[in-house]
Amino acid sequence: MSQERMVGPLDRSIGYTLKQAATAENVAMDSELRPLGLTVSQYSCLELLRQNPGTSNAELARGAFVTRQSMNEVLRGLQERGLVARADTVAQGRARPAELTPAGQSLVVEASRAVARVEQRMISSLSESDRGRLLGDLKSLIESLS
Amino acid sequence: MSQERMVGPLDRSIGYTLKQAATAENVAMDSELRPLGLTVSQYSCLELLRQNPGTSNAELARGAFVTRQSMNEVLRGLQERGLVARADTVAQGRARPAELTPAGQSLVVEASRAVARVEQRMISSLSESDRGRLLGDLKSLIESLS
DNA sequence: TGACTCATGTCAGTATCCTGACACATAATG
DNA sequence: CATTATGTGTCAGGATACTGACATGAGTCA
Repeated sequence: MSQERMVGPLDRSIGYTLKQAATAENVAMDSELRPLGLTVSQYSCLELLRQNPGTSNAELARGAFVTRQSMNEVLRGLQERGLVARADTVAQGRARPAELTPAGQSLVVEASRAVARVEQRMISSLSESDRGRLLGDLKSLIESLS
Repeated sequence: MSQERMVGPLDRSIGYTLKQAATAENVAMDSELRPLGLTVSQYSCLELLRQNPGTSNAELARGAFVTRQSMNEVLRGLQERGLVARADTVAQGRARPAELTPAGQSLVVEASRAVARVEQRMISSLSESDRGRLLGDLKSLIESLS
């Protein structure tokens, strides 16, 4: 008779703790990126372009887990600052590939180092095998929700 | 000579995968809560009040990982909908304790069941020991960043 | 060919969350 | 007692991300 389970104590909940961890990561990244004049979203865009030059706006949006509209605005801001270049005409299709300018390239290197330090600090208390296992568990969560 | 490490491939990055998992969780929760007329933030507020009646706005904000200002707005919306009640005068101090109304109580029960189903689905592929270990690892990440 | 589907880019409007600022209440400290 | 520090509630403004909508280009299929 409607005896369905509800959410239990939050400090025992993986979902709640997952959100807490993601928030902590976001705060830590923000405090490192702010001095470089970048938001987390802007950095995400630049990092994706660093690792995969020529990515389109829609692909960047998926990679940063935001909508096309949001990424479009991010991309436009970076373009106005001369960090990213997009071809205004394209030979095939509708997607316009984006690339880093030299200025964007050197800035993302700085930012990427700062973020790498955050990640190293974040996982500093885990062993190498812990890290591999944790990565796999997180991917399991994602897979189960998809 | 500035040989500092940058962020590696994203599918090997715990930080990136953590964000991806948190986003997937948020999307799944949103799609379950939307039919009940609740946003994730509104649900978070109600769930915190369900598990800890009489919590103040500032405490709720910390528990939901948002600012006092944001939570204040959430709380006001819930109050206007008759789901939450706050004493307008208080005997001691400045904090005004909030509580669920009967309507809020029955709605949060529905919402909490829906969210519990999401969490069960999310962790369905992990064993009991996996879950305990994952929870500990996530807490380690948080602790290392604090 | 023409209709349909799908992915993309973009505009407009809205919702949500943030930072900055100020006032009030309490406790600690000189 | 006065001052300071800390925690709280709230107002104002701005930044960011979202939903909805529309047009464009490419592929599919009757």
